[in-house]
Amino acid sequence: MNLFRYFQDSVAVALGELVAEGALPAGLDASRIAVEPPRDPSHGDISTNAAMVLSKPAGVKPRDLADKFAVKLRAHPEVTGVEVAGPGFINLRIRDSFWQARLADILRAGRSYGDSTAGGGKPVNIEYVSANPTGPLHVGHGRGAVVGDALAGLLNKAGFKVCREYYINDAGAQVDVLARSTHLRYREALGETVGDIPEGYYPGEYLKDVGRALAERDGPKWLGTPEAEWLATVRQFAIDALMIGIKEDLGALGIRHDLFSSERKLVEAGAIQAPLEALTSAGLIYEGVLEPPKGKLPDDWEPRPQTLFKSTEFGDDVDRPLKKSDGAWTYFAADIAYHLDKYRRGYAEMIDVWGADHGGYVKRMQAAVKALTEGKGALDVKLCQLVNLFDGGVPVRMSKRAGTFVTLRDVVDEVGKDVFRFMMLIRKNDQALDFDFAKVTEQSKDNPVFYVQYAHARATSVLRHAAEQFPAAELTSEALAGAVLNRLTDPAEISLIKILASWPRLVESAAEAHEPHRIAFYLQEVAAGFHGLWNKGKEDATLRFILSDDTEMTRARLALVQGVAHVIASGLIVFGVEPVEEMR
RNA sequence: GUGCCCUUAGCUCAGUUGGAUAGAGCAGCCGCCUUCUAAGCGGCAGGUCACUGGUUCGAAUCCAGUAGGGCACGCCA
Repeated sequence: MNLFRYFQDSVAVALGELVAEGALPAGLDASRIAVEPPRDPSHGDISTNAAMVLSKPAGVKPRDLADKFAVKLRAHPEVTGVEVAGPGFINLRIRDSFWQARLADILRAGRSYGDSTAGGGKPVNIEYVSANPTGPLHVGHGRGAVVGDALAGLLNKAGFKVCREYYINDAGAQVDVLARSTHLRYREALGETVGDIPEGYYPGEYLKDVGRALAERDGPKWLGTPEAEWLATVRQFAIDALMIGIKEDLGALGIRHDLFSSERKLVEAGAIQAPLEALTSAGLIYEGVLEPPKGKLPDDWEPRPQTLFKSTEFGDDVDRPLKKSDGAWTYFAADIAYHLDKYRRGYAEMIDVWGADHGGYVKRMQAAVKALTEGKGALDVKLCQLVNLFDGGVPVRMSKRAGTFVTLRDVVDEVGKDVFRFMMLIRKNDQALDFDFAKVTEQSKDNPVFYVQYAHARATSVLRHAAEQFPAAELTSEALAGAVLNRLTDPAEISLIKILASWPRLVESAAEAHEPHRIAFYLQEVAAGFHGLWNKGKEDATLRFILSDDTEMTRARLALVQGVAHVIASGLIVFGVEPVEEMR
């Protein structure tokens, strides 16, 4: 239950009554009415701008209108107080029993609390990672992987039907380079001395294994033969081998895509033709010559006629080429076909997670999606900024050449998948992120992963202790839902329940905004509320969760503790992070 | 030169899609452990939301411009 929706309905009912009574004209636009928590909790539990939004079209002063609403809302059974404040805000105070009932909701729902039907089962495609199969994943890929995966988890919780997809760029020049580099290592594996890896080849050590595996499978078959004979075979062999490695790296992070789509297969199946024809008949493709780029001119720039897509008609800055000068399709052309393919598979809503260095590519891709789907398809692109690695405050310098390149796997093996995942979600995706090996493994409040995990562990620990002390009491989540929850009256207890009860709304708004990081901040808020409450028991023994002489109160408090554990677990699960029961 | 992103407390960052007196954490200062895990908690102090205009009941948020930082800029992906 999103309780703000619940009260939004109450406001709508009040509006209807006022209209029926002739106090307000009919046909007012209610869409801008917001029902939300006030920024300042001292203003109440629920706040609405209804009077201010309706004031002008209704021709009534906002404060006067608010007073009319206040009369109606005061009659609401859950409302204990209504105040009109400031320019015309209507603030509601909700009775404790309402919040206590929400805690019971949480206990009955367990970790699925916050599951929403807001998405209505609508299919959403999230394409993330999609790293070129030319080497192991690095930390930047890891951020995109986690952001994409958490977003998928979030949308899934919000009621969308999510497809997690990986686009394999296995066509194009870079995989030919991969094939040649692998062939070199293959020759090396068969006893040749290759010396330094020449320019234009991938130097990575990881290709030695691939070359050796190829030598084991095919023997000397590809020695001394012209490139044209072995290129395709070696290429596919290397791509397959590297994709296995990439999937292992992702697996270590707990990420499994539903679908891997191959660019090469798409191109070979002739999928590029259809969208191009559609664009051509729409008059969006032409042969033309682009203006030279302003500013620094590339050395070899010369005007050339090209096949161009009129992306400027859809908000792009310049039209974009679809064919290279040798007649081959550009990556963009294949990507157009790929996005149309996703759309045809039923995904009108698409999300791509890219590195920030692809920022210049967003507009043209969105232009293409708009053009090909007649505006019915929507593409959102989440750009992930850099991850800066530190160790104890000292930047970790990375150089492929010096062999100090840090792979995603290195980091995950060092700090664990849960720490890595949480840390990747602690910043907005378009914000650069510092990752300090020393800090993220530290067990202190400075470390948000620890802080949140500890709250969950502490909650489950309290429940364990209680089970020992009250062997006869029914302490399952379902049983605690039936505890005498109106004994929870301490302001700190009620305020913690209010935080927990805002989880469904947070899920919906974070999902709508495609912003999983909001969950990280929310979980820290829950953890802080819980740690604070726990500590009150230190100062005032009557506020402890476990009171050996009062089973009824203990059960009510344990209900709250269990609720905290459920909500934290629910959030961590969206992130793909395991809620721990004990800190080790 | 153009486009996109960013600029909020000493530092790192949130800011619920335009709401009320702009919030956390760290660092600083002051307190709190014979106790359910102190691996923690409470309090104080800290602000020209880069700057200038505009839009309106109301702007950190939207628009225009200025300054600074990052990324990208035909046949790479």
